[in-house]
Amino acid sequence: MPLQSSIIATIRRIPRGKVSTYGAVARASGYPGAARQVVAALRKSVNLPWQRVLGAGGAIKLRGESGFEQRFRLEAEGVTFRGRKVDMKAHEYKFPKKSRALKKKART
DNA sequence: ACTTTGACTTCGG
DNA sequence: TCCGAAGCCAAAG
Repeated sequence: MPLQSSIIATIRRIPRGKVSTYGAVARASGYPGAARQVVAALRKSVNLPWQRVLGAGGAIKLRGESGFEQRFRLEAEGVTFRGRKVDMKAHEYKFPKKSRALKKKART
């Protein structure tokens, strides 16, 4: 699965009222350290719950109007903030780690 | 093939 | 808590 597609699929799994971070999404997609590619995917794709993806520690990394909009949208979903950051303790979404149940034998 | 570009992250001071 | 430097990775130009 192409990196960008995996990332997008991962982001779509974040439930309403929950949030995650760039780094976490990258890891959950199988590409630790690819936080910046998460950004690239978010920018190119449309119709994603982009407001649920934050920076490390729950910080909004968007500047200007976009930042306000993101915060507004999150609050509308019931997400609470601690100062400038999202209250991760209460809203961070943990992706299921390794669901290995369906391992099918790949043939070359 | 090389350089630039990001809504990043982590570590020190 | 804030700031800068260094590390990180893939897509675009």
